[in-house]
Amino acid sequence: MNEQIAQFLQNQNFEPQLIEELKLSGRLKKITAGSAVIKPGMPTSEIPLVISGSLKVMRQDEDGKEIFLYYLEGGDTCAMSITCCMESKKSAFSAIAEEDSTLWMIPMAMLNSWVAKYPAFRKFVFQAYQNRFDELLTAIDSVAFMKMDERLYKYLLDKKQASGSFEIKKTHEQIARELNTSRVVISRLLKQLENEGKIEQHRNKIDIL
Amino acid sequence: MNEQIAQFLQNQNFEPQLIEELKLSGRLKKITAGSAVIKPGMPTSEIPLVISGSLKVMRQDEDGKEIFLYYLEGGDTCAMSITCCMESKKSAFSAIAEEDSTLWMIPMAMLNSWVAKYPAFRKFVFQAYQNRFDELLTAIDSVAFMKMDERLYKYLLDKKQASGSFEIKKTHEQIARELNTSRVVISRLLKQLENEGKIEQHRNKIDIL
DNA sequence: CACCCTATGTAACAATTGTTACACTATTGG
DNA sequence: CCAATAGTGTAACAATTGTTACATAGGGTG
Repeated sequence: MNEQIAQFLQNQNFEPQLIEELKLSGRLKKITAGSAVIKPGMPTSEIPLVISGSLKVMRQDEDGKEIFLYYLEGGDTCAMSITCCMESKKSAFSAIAEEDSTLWMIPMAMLNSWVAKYPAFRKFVFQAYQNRFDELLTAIDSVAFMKMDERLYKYLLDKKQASGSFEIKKTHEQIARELNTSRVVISRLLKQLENEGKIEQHRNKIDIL
Repeated sequence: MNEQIAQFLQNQNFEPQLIEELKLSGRLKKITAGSAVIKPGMPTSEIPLVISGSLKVMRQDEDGKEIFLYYLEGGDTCAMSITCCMESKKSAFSAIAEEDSTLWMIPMAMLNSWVAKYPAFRKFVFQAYQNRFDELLTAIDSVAFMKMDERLYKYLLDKKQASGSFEIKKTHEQIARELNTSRVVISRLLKQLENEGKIEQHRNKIDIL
């Protein structure tokens, strides 16, 4: 049992007894940047609670195409895992650590009773749904209403926001994958953004100005 | 208090006491095809439970562009209303009756306690979230991964499914609005689908073959 | 240093989608 | 019946996005 976790749970306004239960039945999971917490088709019986770091949530279709949905950061939890677990359906999305992250995995089996028993936990779960819903809608806005150059710029700004850094360490190829387009298109539009003075490019790295 | 409602509540596997509460604190709302149950920016303190008919849920952006998300049909409820109400935020989506529909409006205020008190209601709410989440993801798949001709055909099939009819009574203009494109594009692609023998066109009406 | 692999730049072209303009037809209301 | 309006068909063109192909540059390794 980690001090960081204990501290984290204190900060969530959870009932003391709930905190005890969370401590007892959860387990720590450290995950290194780039590896997956949830993979498509991988059934899971635990719900990840993000203590530190961040997870990148992506949707994928049958033929391997994928698209970035949103980031989960400290204090977030994965609403899709919840619904997924409840139906024990296979997930059509993945959650990948963007940076080294610490998770507190809580068993799905407890969820139902905690929601009934602890108002603070109920609030937490509903809040999570609300946030994820909003983020999904924002993702829809991007693909439905915006052109690729706007989507790209928004993507960069989101990434800056999530990482708290002006430097984005990704290749054009990686960005293209997350926006479901091709590398050439991204290179073209990044060059355009650079000409507009919005970014500065380096190898494997983009600076947001 | 309507016989249809009573019947409906019986069929949901709700606890008898919950059914009583739902009957007592809800109210009937009949709505004619084309009118809105929820409009963007309209705050609401009630959650609609669809008894019969169907609601079309659309997302809109700031400059009036919009896109179809999914249908709510008998037995469904609007998860976005729930989260929306809980945060008493303005809704960035609308729900419009596709056909004459009957709703049972339940006060948001009761939700929290019912979720705590009635396992069946808890299940119902989580199930609603799960379904809406899935539908949002499906909507994302459409706009993110499919070309307009596929999206259009999928749209027609969804509509057929939701209405239970092979006839779709919509103009090209209306369809264009729901897919966030232009009338000319829809006319072009519908003609294409007709040539492929997938549909048959008439004025104000399309037959799915 | 030579070699290799990855990342980026760029041109040329194709496919898709969006826009404008106008013709024609069906329906409606006087 | 006539005029007005709404719905559809179609062509021509523009803008955006996708694809292919190849050049160049940076960084690491033997």
